[in-house]
Amino acid sequence: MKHKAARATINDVAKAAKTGKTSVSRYLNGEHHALSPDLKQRIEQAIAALDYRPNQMARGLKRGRTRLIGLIIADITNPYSVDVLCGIEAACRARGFTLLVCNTNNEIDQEQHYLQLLSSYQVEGIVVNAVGMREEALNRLQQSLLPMVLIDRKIPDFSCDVVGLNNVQAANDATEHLVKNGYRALLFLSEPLGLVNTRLERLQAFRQCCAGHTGVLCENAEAALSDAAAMDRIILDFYRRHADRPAALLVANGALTLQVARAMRRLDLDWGRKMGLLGFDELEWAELAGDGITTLKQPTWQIGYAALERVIQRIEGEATTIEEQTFHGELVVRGSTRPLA
Amino acid sequence: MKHKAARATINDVAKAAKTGKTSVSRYLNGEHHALSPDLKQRIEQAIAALDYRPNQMARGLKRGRTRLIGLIIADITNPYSVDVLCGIEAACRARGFTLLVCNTNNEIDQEQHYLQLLSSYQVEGIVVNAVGMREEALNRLQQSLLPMVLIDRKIPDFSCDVVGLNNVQAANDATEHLVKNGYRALLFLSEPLGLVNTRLERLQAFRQCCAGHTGVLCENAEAALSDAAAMDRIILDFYRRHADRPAALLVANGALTLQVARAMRRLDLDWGRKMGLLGFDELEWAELAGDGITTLKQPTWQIGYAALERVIQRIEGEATTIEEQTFHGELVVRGSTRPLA
DNA sequence: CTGTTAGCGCCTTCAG
DNA sequence: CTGAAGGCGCTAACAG
Repeated sequence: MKHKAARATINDVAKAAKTGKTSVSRYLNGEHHALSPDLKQRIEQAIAALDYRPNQMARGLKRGRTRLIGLIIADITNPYSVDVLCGIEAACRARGFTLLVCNTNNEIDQEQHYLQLLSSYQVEGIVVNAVGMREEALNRLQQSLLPMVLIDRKIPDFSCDVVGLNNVQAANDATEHLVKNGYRALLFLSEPLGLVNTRLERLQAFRQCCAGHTGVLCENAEAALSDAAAMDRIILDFYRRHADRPAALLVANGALTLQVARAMRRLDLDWGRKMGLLGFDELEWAELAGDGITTLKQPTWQIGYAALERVIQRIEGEATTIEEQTFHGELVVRGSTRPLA
Repeated sequence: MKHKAARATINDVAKAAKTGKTSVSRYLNGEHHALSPDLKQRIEQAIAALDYRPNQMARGLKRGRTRLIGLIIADITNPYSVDVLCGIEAACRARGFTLLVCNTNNEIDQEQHYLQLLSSYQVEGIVVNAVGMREEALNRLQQSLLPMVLIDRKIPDFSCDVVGLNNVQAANDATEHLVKNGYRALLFLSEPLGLVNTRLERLQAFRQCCAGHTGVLCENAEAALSDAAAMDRIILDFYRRHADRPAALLVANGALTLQVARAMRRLDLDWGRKMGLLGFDELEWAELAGDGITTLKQPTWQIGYAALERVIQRIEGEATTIEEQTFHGELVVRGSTRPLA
């Protein structure tokens, strides 16, 4: 049996209420002041009786506004992205929008595909959660004429609103913490820097902070998430070269922290005992790994919420200038950066 | 400046190609056999020049099929759910559907709301990922007349296709593993059983398996995710009462395993050393916590994929009988259930 | 206060 | 092979 469903239309309701569809439409749109109590009553009943619900497609077609917002996520597997999503969703709910979520799975072509898809569904705006996104993919976004807000990362040569972390403050706090607790050799570990502004900003703040302290050695290295061998090499090498002083790792994001922790496991370099470890992004399991891993927690939910509000501003035409909005991160101290003697 | 966008319509294309919109429509729908090469060429160019893309709203309105599928998730924060989502998404892509994701955040009212929303957007089918969903919420689903498939959990007194884990096999494998490795007092720990079939089935298989072994003590307990104090009490009590023999915990799902691990931390009951621990659902950090946590991994992606295929069958009218489709789980052995002397 | 009418962008007969 | 006309469900003038 095929599902025919044959849902009731505004016409059915009008007929059942013995009136025209205009009045029904008025009722639906809250123009109650223009309806007699009697008519209102009849319409109400008809709607209930037929279990009628307006067809949003038709509505959107007519009004030219769908109240749909698209979200493009590079990797929905990333807890950071999920938290952001929750914030966006809450904002959508509060503002009467519906969210269309698209996960590109970090496949470059998917993004283009989804962009077209979203626009063909007449979304009114788009949020791009660029965390984990490849650069090539990001660059293709520029074509879109829709109101758009980026999360976390900027696109070189493309002005667009961005909502993200205050990288300078965050990297500074993290570095200061390590120095304060006695670490004297620091390695900033990130995925390949490329032109990714978040990585660059964090690295620069890290260096600047180091420069302010004498006797602290600073280095940085790049490692791909999937290259376990390289990771082992980098970490072990760093550890050996600084056997004479307390060494610590500052890892640029949560996904990488997971891999780094695995590597340290393999190398038998217990965090907090043989080497310090501090990672950007909070991890739900942070307290369970060894004596805990110190993290720099981002206000992810707020970031998502703010991003959506910004898109809406653009949709409403209230946003005139391109803006970058940043939030403060918070250090969550655990065993992996315990103070040294 | 308001975004007007004023996207090109089929009319614009027709005009630009010096033809009627019928031909353009034909072109769009792949009826190439009915178009002269010359006309085809012109249309192609016009489309490219105007960057035209058909309005899916209008299309859906006309044809009565939107190629939209709704997904209702109770808690998108749950990694299990995210993996399932990925499977569903892949299937959507493969079959030409678009996914509308709704996260109810485990708020009971949200579900009703989203159900209405989805149906007003004329989705052709719905997948409900019931993992973590409250019972009250599930029961309200029954009203929907749309093709619907449940994931993980059945609804009492409501026949509906279900895709999930083979709970009996899984619970059996897990229990056998614990017994084989020398544990002689087992506690099956779940959230309140209620009428949740997954919990009940797992528990029953656990008991049955225990019954097949002499000298193995079996118990079960229920604990809410958020009640840390109760959790501590239950675990500590169990541990003390069986100080004389190797004891182990079998935890019914991943979210609970996280809380249990925290509790064991608090109580200083190292898993794998003082007490065994085995949890349903794979965890990305499982190997990093202590000497690792043994898990029973579900083929989540496949479950999602299969669920979507089933919805499509229903949409196409190919599904006649109500069916339950189950997948096998796989034991991933780690340090928390190490063999005892 | 209420109903009639004309499309929104597209697909689908039905005639050329 | 091609185009004109009608209508999907709804809203927004415009008349009563």
